[in-house]
Amino acid sequence: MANLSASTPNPIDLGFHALADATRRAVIARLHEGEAAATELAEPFDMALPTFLKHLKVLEAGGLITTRKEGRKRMCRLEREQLARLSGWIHEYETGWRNRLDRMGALFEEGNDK
Amino acid sequence: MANLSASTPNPIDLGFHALADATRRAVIARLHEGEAAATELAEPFDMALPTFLKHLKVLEAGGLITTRKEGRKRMCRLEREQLARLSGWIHEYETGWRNRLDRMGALFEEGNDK
DNA sequence: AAAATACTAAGCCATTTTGCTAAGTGTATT
DNA sequence: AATACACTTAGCAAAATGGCTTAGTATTTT
Repeated sequence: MANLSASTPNPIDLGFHALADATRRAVIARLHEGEAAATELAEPFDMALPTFLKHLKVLEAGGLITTRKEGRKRMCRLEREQLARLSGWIHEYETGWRNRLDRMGALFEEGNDK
Repeated sequence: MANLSASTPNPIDLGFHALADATRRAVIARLHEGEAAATELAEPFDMALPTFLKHLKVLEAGGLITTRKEGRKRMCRLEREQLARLSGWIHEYETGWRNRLDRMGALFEEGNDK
């Protein structure tokens, strides 16, 4: 029978993987307050800088942050769209409602009357 | 400075880790339809049974499913509370709104993470 | 120009994860 | 009683993860 699981990791895999670590979640919490440079983000953590920067790369691979170079700094910002995509995936199964059409209907109505 | 990241994996780590795999997410989608036995769940996947059962263990460790023995079958059911906890964590950072009262309310209800 | 800052790259190591197979246990079914 | 079914345990191996160090490069700052 067909293998339903993808062989290569997709954006959802990478996104949830990025969230599966307390250090990385703390970075997300920090970036909620606004952009920050890599070293600035690293400061609260008791780990070597290259180690920490790997965490940032995991977050970036997971689409949870984007980064850009600004002089010698690497600025990081939160990607809320990916957070929405991930919590959206969960939300699909979070309640006992199992009728997809019901859900879409509910979303439709909500969008309409407000 | 104090190391903010926990050394031992906590329920949130384990929960997100469990979600970071397409096979396991497919199991969750299937369990959304109702309880099922392990072998029944394994059927669509092109992998050895012991391998698949490890995925179930990861889901269980992540609090996303609970299982019980029923005769020779191991029945599995979805744990929606944990799904809610995880999507709740994300939701905290998903929007630009940073309402502290909302945040404190959420922390109060869920217990904390970091 | 020299020094300090902020990464960046490379490589090593231990542990965990994810797959396999082969063999064993407990529970129906025939 | 024998067989089939549904796991379960154990052990192996490749690959990924998360940590380290050491040694660069590029960009301010002094």
